Amino acid sequence: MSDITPKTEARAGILKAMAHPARLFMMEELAKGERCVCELREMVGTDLSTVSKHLSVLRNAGLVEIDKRGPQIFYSLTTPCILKFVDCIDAVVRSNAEKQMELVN
Amino acid sequence: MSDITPKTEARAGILKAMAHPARLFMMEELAKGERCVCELREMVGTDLSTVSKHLSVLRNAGLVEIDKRGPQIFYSLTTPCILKFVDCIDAVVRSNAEKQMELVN
DNA sequence: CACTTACTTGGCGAATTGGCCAACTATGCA
DNA sequence: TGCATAGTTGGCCAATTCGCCAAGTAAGTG
Repeated sequence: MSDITPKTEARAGILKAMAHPARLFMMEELAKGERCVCELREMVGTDLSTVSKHLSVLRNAGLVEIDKRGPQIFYSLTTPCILKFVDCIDAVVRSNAEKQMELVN
Repeated sequence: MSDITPKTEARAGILKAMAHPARLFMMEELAKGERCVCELREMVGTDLSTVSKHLSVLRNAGLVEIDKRGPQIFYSLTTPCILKFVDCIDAVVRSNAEKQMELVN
């Protein structure tokens, strides 16, 4: 017995897809414009196969889409507003950092 | 070598804390007002210890805070704006659902 | 004090995740 | 055709996550 709705589960699924440093970084980068996998690999610094798998997680979540052009595959955000809430997340991050400072002093 | 900043890692950490159906549900519920653990347990429907651990994940992320009153512990959101982006997440959820429909038809 | 209610913590097993390597597909070029 | 570049997929292993049960703490009540 649980009040958790399918809608909340779906939302959590989207969050889960974003909740990895490399994936969130790539989304932040894609917010600036489309990038091919090799560019992202360069910035993320892990194996190409790892980057590819992260991108397919984002794609399965419906957060990014692809455009094949020649030998390259360009990724872009489907829903750029998804990064708007970063401001509020940063408020939490800042507040956490301040609490840490208090502990130090 | 990686361009991923500590800031992005911190953001991803916050997202990770939210990225579980039970935890997101509890945050949505706390957005309506403070709740004690036993109320949340009732709604989530898992073991009390499981709920308690989920809440401590949210607390470690700085997303909720507690107020002990008598034998009960009331949880509330530290940063209610954190749920504002749900609108955009829902846009993704809706879009995904539409794609599913297309496949069915 | 004993006892109940409210909650947290430790520990354990099952399941998932994340990284790499190796192998594969696909496109473009000589 | 053969070869290089770009990317995906499968497999494996280490690490993490999630749920439950059991045991512990903390506050209120008789």
